[in-house]
Amino acid sequence: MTRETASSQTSIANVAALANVSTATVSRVLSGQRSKDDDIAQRVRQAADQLNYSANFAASSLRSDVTRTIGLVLPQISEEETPTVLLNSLSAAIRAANRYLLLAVGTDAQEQSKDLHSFLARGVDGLIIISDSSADSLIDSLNQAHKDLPIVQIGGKSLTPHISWVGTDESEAMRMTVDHLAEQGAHAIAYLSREIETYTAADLFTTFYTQAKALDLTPDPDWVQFGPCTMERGYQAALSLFQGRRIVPDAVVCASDAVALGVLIACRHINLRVPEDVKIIGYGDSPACELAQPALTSIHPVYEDMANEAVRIICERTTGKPRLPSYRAFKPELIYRESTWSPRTGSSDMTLPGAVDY
Amino acid sequence: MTRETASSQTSIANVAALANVSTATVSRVLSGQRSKDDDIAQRVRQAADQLNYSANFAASSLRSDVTRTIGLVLPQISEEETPTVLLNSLSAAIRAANRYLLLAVGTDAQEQSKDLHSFLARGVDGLIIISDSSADSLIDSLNQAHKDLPIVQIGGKSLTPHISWVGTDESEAMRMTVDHLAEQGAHAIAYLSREIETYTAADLFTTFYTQAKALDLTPDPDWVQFGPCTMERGYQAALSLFQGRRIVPDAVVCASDAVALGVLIACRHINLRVPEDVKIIGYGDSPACELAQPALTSIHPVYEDMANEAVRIICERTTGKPRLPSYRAFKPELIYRESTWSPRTGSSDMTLPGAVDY
DNA sequence: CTGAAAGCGCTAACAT
DNA sequence: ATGTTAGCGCTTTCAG
Repeated sequence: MTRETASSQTSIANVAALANVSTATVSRVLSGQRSKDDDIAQRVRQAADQLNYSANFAASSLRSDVTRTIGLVLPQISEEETPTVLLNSLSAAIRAANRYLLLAVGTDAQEQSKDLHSFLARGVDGLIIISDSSADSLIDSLNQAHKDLPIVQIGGKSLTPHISWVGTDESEAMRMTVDHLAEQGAHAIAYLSREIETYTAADLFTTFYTQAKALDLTPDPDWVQFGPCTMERGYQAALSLFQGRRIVPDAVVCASDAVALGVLIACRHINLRVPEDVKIIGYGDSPACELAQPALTSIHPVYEDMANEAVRIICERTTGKPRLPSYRAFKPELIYRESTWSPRTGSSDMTLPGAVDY
Repeated sequence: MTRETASSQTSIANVAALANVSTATVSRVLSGQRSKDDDIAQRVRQAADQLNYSANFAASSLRSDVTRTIGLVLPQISEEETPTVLLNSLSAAIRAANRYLLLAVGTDAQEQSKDLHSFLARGVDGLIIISDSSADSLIDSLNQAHKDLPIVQIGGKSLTPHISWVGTDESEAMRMTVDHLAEQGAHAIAYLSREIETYTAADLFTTFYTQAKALDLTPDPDWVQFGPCTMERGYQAALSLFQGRRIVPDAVVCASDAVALGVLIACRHINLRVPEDVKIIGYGDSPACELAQPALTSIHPVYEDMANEAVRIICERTTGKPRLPSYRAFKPELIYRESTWSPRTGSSDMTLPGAVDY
């Protein structure tokens, strides 16, 4: 039963023969399980090189039950759902850790749950999930799977305490936001939150409220609104805040860049100057922030750090000991742009990065 | 040597025992290699269900030399390089084909070449590459690898005739663009091309020139410029086209949306109205097109079709016969927006479709 | 430290 | 059509 295998013509036996050692020795040398770098090791490496040998992946996984593969489950690839920076960073981190990245885009909880099982059956070494879906099917799957595998969730609301979580310190983000607006002279801040039931919207609101009061920034109850993170919603919310009102806010904190962009457009339509009349701040630091006119100040989650931490957790050696879930919230950065701060140079100068009107 | 394997507790032998058949039969039933759906098949499926069995992936691949895995090699995840729509579509197509997606983001030709080899060693069943790099290392790798595997390149300039190519019919795109501008009343069209050495810039220029002449649109030699696809370049090019000139174009065709956005900004700075004084058209239909003010008309490559075709080529059964590379250029769509066409409703009406996600 | 040999779980060949 | 059996190529015992 001799077949031409497409994947690897040359096997460990060939290398062993050429180096005049046993296959076991070749395996040990090439996988670094051998102390000395003596004559034998040299011969083996040279033979492997000469034959252009690389180990058959399936055989190796079958035997050792290690795939050096990390599964990534996402709801969708888009700036709002999964910032491309995060994806690039994850890919880089996984490459640096000498692993492979298996990607599945599952648009709903059911698909994601299926992806997860399919990854388990395939034998990934770890799982990264980015999702806000709190469907039972998904959470059950996670609670089941975490026993076999390290699983890390990135961002969003922690789906289950059994798996690790990496994300942004949102309360800190809110504090930075409010402080920044106060520094820029804002006195009356509105807050366009996410849906109350998603994420830690309640916690965030509390932080917002506390911080605003501490700074004497009188948050009017009507100025805090919960809703979806879309441009349309930002647009409508802005109209409701500013039109036909005697007292209006002079700053708007938005739960997402999309909402902030909607507010920005609304302001143009009703002839409010940004930042002079209204300051606007977004969340996520998406590429559109720099394209906006004026460029949009936004909270920049440290995606690179989050990606590295997620991969670190998964690759962590836990020989013997049970895995314990870890939780890590990174302090984000506030990216100052024109929407909260009038630069000395003329606005929309092309030497500034970006600057597209919309 | 009995170990607790993390991936799959239950093996095909368990299922065989429970169903009271041989392992071979179980394998055949579950992989659909068996004609009838008789009593035996029922028993096997039920047993598999009951034991929550799923085949060990490594063992299956090792034996059959099939991994149901497609490798995707990219330069970077960003709207310009690899539209997120394309990525989502690829993922969906691969899911529909019941395959896995292995992703590698290699920022330069050398990394991409390494990724490619690493995928080969891993035994992917096929390879999709998105790249414009014409580095020898990469092309050599492709020329070598295509003998073992189906490889499809998506977009960009065909790297080697040995691998399949799927992309956009750029000449058709150019024809549509010029025709559209003529219809909208443009008489003097400028063309900001890509670098002459990249892609089929020369072919495109020829199409542009021929089509413009056929429609009596006198393309001034100074109005055709080659350069990088950046906003900055679009901005500078626009200034050079419009400032201090007696005769200026009334339409600008851009090789990318980024260039078009740069032109848009320049026009605002020098007080040219879009589309009244100048019509602008981009390429790629990136999310920023809808955010721009005025919204940017752009060529929309049919990413979904391209993704499906790429996956189809890879999954194609070629029993016996050698694989022949296929080339397929899809006719794109022209998305009419305000930058070439004054709508009846007020500009940037929030009820316009798509003013939500970006 | 090295080599011999077992066997990971599955599928394909072969025999019935 | 089903069962029996031989490996796929590797890693890891186990013996020396």
